[in-house]
Amino acid sequence: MGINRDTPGRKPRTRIQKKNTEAILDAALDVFSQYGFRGSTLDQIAKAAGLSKPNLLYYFPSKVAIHRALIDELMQNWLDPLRKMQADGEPVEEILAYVLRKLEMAREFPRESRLFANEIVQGAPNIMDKIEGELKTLVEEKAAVINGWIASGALAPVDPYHLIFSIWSTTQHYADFDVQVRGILKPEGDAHFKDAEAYLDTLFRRMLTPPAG
Amino acid sequence: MGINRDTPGRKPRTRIQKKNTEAILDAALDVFSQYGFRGSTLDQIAKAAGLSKPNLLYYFPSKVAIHRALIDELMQNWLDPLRKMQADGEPVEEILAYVLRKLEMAREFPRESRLFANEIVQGAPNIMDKIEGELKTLVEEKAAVINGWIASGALAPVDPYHLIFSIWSTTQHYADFDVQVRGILKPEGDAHFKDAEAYLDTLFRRMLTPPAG
DNA sequence: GGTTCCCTTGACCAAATGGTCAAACCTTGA
DNA sequence: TCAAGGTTTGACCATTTGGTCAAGGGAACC
Repeated sequence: MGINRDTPGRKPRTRIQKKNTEAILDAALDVFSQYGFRGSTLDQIAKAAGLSKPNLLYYFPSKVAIHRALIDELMQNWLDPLRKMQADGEPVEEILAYVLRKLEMAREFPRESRLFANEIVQGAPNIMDKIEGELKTLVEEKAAVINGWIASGALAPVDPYHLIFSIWSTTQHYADFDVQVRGILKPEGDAHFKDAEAYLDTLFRRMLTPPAG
Repeated sequence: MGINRDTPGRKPRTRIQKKNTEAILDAALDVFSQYGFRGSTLDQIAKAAGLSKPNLLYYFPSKVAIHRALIDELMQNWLDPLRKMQADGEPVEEILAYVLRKLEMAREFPRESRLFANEIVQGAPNIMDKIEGELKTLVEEKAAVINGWIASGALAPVDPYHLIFSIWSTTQHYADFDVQVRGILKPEGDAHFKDAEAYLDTLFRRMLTPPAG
């Protein structure tokens, strides 16, 4: 018998495995993003995925394994918008494009944003290493780019770190605090995102456009 | 015997009751703000309060009662900074003072901010009524004030709702996403709040100051 | 000093939870 | 068609959890 090496690993091998792991991860995203890790149960996830609990545990060895798989997957894509901010573009437009990409992600992937928010608010027990590693490195790199732009006079002087924080917070707010936003604005569908886009464009354009001259 | 009417109510009557209800609420704030409602246990709270679990339940009838007491208490104070924004002040300075007050609250009361954030991210199951009531009313009132300022030319044109959202998100970010901010900046204590203050002052001043003339 | 509340706790309970396991059920390729 | 491996599940388990209860320990007022 020994250690069960037949347990499916990260990469699905059969069609059924692919279908079910996807269903599980999608269901888990629903549940974890709404209740946080400790507030979620395997039964909830199993039910949402249309599987029995032992069946869940056939595909993932434990609750934390499901969570980790989600977080890992998320981290892959979460930083892409920032990575795309290139030093060789027009500074103000590069940053504004980043803002819009983030806002778009908040609209398209609110569950992912909330999964992340839940994790951070609760002290980031599972991703502290990624924050102090990957994320920190990327932010430092882009902060240097921004400082370069400022030095060249193409951007008004700003603290690049707090600029990035304010971009994250203002855009993710529309996903993480969605119920509050909707409770106040009572929008039809995502109608309010157009206004948010216009507002954030103005906010950061005024902040970043260097004095004429 | 009948229904136990001797159970302490909201208002502590004796010195011991006052001391213990306060200890419980403080401990519960610690725990709930870190793990969310469903992720927190009575044992954790009891231990943090230095009481036994049955003793906890002598002062509060249930877990939800503790949570509700905290949320109610929080809601009392949370909206104060916005209430203090007065129509008869100098517009830009009134709003900037509001921003600073919110930032100060994020620094002084991060647990309260995270308690709130946890609740909202998870769909605000217990405070939806307050959001659509008290909060919505207050925001609409202040939005009208801001629109008045804009009409008078003392403020650059902005969507007042999204302005308020951006103030909430940028300031609360320093409490709710504290571990991320610290993971990236590695500040000593609260040193980074000075920079945040300067950044946000600039951000909103540029946004709100009307074109010269 | 005694009585009357107030306060505290050990022992207990039912339900929920993460996880296991052996047996049965399917697919698939030869 | 049949074997071999992949898939599914009912039954089960130990632990945790929110909550109860009766009994004992204190403070305070008479």
